Amino acid sequence: MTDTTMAERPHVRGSLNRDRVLHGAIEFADREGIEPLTIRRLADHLGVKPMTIYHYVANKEAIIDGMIDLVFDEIERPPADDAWRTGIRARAVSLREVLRRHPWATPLMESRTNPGAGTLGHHDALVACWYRSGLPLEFIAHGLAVVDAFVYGFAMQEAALPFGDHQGDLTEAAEEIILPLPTGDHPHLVRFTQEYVLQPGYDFGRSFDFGLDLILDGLEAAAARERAAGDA
Amino acid sequence: MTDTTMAERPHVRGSLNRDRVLHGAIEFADREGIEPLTIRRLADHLGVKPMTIYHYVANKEAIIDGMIDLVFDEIERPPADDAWRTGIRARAVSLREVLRRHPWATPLMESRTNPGAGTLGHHDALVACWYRSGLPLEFIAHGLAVVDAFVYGFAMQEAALPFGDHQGDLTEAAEEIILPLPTGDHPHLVRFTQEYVLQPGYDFGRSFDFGLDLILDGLEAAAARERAAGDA
DNA sequence: GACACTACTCGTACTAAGTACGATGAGTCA
DNA sequence: TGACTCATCGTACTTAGTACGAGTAGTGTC
Repeated sequence: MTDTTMAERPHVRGSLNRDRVLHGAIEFADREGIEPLTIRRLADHLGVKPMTIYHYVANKEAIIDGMIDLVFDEIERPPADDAWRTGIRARAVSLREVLRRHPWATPLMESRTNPGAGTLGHHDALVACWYRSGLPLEFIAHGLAVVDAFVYGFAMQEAALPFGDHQGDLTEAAEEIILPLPTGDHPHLVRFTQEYVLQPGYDFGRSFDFGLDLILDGLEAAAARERAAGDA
Repeated sequence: MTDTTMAERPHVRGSLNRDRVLHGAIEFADREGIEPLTIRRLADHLGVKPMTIYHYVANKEAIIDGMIDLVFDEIERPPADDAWRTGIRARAVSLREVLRRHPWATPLMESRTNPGAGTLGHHDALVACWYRSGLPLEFIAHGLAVVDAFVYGFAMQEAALPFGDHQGDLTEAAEEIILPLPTGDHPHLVRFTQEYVLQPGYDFGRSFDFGLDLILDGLEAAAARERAAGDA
């Protein structure tokens, strides 16, 4: 057998760059998770030896920073001409979709201290949309905090659902974790699992639209009240 | 000098147990964060050699599981006799306080697959409170998801704030990260930072009560609407 | 009081991961 | 052709998790 396998042939010079490293890392993390992402495994994934990676990034932290910045860049930014509610809603939905594609990213999005262009640009566009709403500054701050808290928190819970977040897996997991508990303990948990979670059409994701609209309704109503009080 | 230092004297037999290991780990993580928590450092903290720890726990994962279970146990459970809104609110506030004491815990709370007695007991009491509300099952599911998403997401954002979450630190951080950006880029971000975040009385935490009550109001209103529609 | 038994503690050492340092070698241009 | 550059990699050091088994302090028994 001739050794023409990708893995065995030395890597072609010049075919790597910072962007390919970061995208390779994201691909790997999407498939395997962030914990198994090591320099050595990433090198394998890129068809390269470990130390080659350090030609393009300072260290592993810089890889994570870069990955998160690319993820922020995937999020749809609120367009400049929409009503605030439309823009904020579209961006929230997009954020949630992006976090579904990259579940490993959720806990990292807000905790990095080296924001890149993607991160900053995203936040700038978001704040801009809130400003255009004409709401009082304090409402803007509340709106920013509450919507993001909800979306990130929801994404965290979704990420915790066993794998595909589509039936089957969840059913098995629920049956394996909740149902075999010491009989009689946790009756409400067991009841809820049987009565609701294990029912045919169950879909955790439905609570997302419900919650998002509930929050946006609440913000709008509170803003209207505020405005009325100001006029009086 | 006689060697009477704690650190130098061998550890007194029998003074360690699983609980002390877990509480020691929590103390350490509260002070230093979860990443610096290593078996060796935990051993030092406990005045013991690394391998001693393995007499009480199977491995590091089991330590994390145990820590999270203890954290769940710190959360106030909704009392059985309150109105649902009171109970849910108190528990949400308590959850947020607990997550402020243990910021490292937030991303782990919902992602462990080996729940212990504290975790299960907490969730059972929570579900019980929702059941007592008499709301339709689907509302209960939405309520569970939305309130927790908000609280966990908010805690995540709070944890990301630089240290003490009390002035000073935040001011410095905002000035160091946001203000020195390439001039003219991100004008809205800079504006918001200067106009709001860097103002004297700024307190991110104020958005918590605002958001929580907004969500609870929304849930109550939606439930009332639902009930009215059912009666008709 | 001597001995054996148990439970706790620890020394040693192996594996995996991040990465410093400097060697190698492929292109490129004079 | 030879020198220079820079992408790639080999080697090796450090830190972390932890398997294995040796020591040892108490405890109970005769």
